[in-house]
Amino acid sequence: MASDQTRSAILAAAERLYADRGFGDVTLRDIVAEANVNLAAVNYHFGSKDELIAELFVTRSIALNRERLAELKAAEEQGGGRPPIDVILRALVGPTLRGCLGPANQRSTAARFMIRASIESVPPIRRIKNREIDHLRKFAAAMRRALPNRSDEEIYWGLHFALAMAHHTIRESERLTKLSEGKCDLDDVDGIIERVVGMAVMGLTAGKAESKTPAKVAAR
Amino acid sequence: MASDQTRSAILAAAERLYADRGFGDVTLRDIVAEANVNLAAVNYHFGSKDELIAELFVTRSIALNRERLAELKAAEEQGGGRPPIDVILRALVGPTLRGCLGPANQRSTAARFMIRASIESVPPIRRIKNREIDHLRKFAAAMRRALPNRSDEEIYWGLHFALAMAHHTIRESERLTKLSEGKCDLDDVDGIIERVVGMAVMGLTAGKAESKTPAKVAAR
DNA sequence: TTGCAATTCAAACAGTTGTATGAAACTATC
DNA sequence: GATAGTTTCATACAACTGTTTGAATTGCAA
Repeated sequence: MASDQTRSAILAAAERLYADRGFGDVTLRDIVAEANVNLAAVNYHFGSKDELIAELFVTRSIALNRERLAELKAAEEQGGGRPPIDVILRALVGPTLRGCLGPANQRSTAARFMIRASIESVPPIRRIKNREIDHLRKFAAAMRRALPNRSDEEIYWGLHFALAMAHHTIRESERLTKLSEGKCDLDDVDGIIERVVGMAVMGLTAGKAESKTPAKVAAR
Repeated sequence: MASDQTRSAILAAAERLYADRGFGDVTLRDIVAEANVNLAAVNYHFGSKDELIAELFVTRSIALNRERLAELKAAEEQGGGRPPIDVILRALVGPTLRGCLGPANQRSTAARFMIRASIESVPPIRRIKNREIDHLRKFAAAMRRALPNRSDEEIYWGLHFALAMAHHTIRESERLTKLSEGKCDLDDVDGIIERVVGMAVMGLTAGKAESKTPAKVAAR
């Protein structure tokens, strides 16, 4: 056990490098150089490169799910167990968007790492990823309670599209800035969240007026 | 020059393998085995692995852009130069969705390769990708003409979200099927296209009724 | 201090990668 | 049918990968 210093230095360096450059071209030698530890330390502390990645992903995955669920639970408690749809969706996409966008200096390495993991499907992560399904189902259930008149199919498409807009905005933020010549403000995270949530709510509630809190149209 | 047989065998094999397994873990030896040619043939005909990938991407990129623009032009000619917004968006996302979804046996290798290229950002492709911006600008211009009352910012966000939903649906189609326990029919490509287009149009036209063809709400 | 386990380290290992080489086989022209 | 140019082939190469090894060092208990 001892200090754990080396161990966590490796974890931090690996997460930073993976978040920045992707899994494809980050070698163990890159990681140990960044962490200022010996090459063999990785295999000593983690067994293998894959197990290092897996531990990183499991840790962050649990943390993200916890963050999302905490936001959902908080809303359920103060909303009498049935929070409106926009609050649910905000709990789903908010944590990731806040972690990955906004001023460059305060973006979270953890969130950026998770986005990498959701893009580059490397074997050790692929094996774990199935748990995410169960996590998403909890949000689908909450959405169903908020929109009892919608079919399951509509619920799932709404959930899917909300994640689509959030993730794509993170992945292609640079391109969107370039394309729009800066007219789309990628630093206004809250604005983006409202935009994504508003859009998803609109799709989910179109044609029916069932929610007490109607879709917030076109954020900001 | 001669037969070009080897050359195109390599291109076809490489495209198929990259589309299936991504750039990360496809080696030159995998490619030449699939193509039944000698290892040295790749460097002889293309110079390097990167140049092979680049040629593949340039070819397919041009083809996809041509397909999209052809659909747009066709609509412009029969629509008097100003086609409605949903037709424009259909021309943008239709080709890729049709190529990547639907019955597994008739998916296009080319389209799946392009999705891979849009996900895994490998150096030779990254260098070329800037051209895509110019291509997307043409669609932004058409959208502006269809929705003259919308700000540029709204136009770009609409374009961005349309691509987000299309690409994410392709990338995560398996997860969506699993999550929804088959309730979301990923084989109904036209239905999906209408869903994506309908959603984007809704976001773009919310609050204002300016288009002759209002958003088709909730596809199918 | 002595002893023992945990940790670090430099070095080497075996495997795989993209690329280069030079001879062999082919193709077409004269 | 000899010749010149193109294409194929087996093989080798150098660089890089993750992993292992065994000795050195450290930290701590007796």
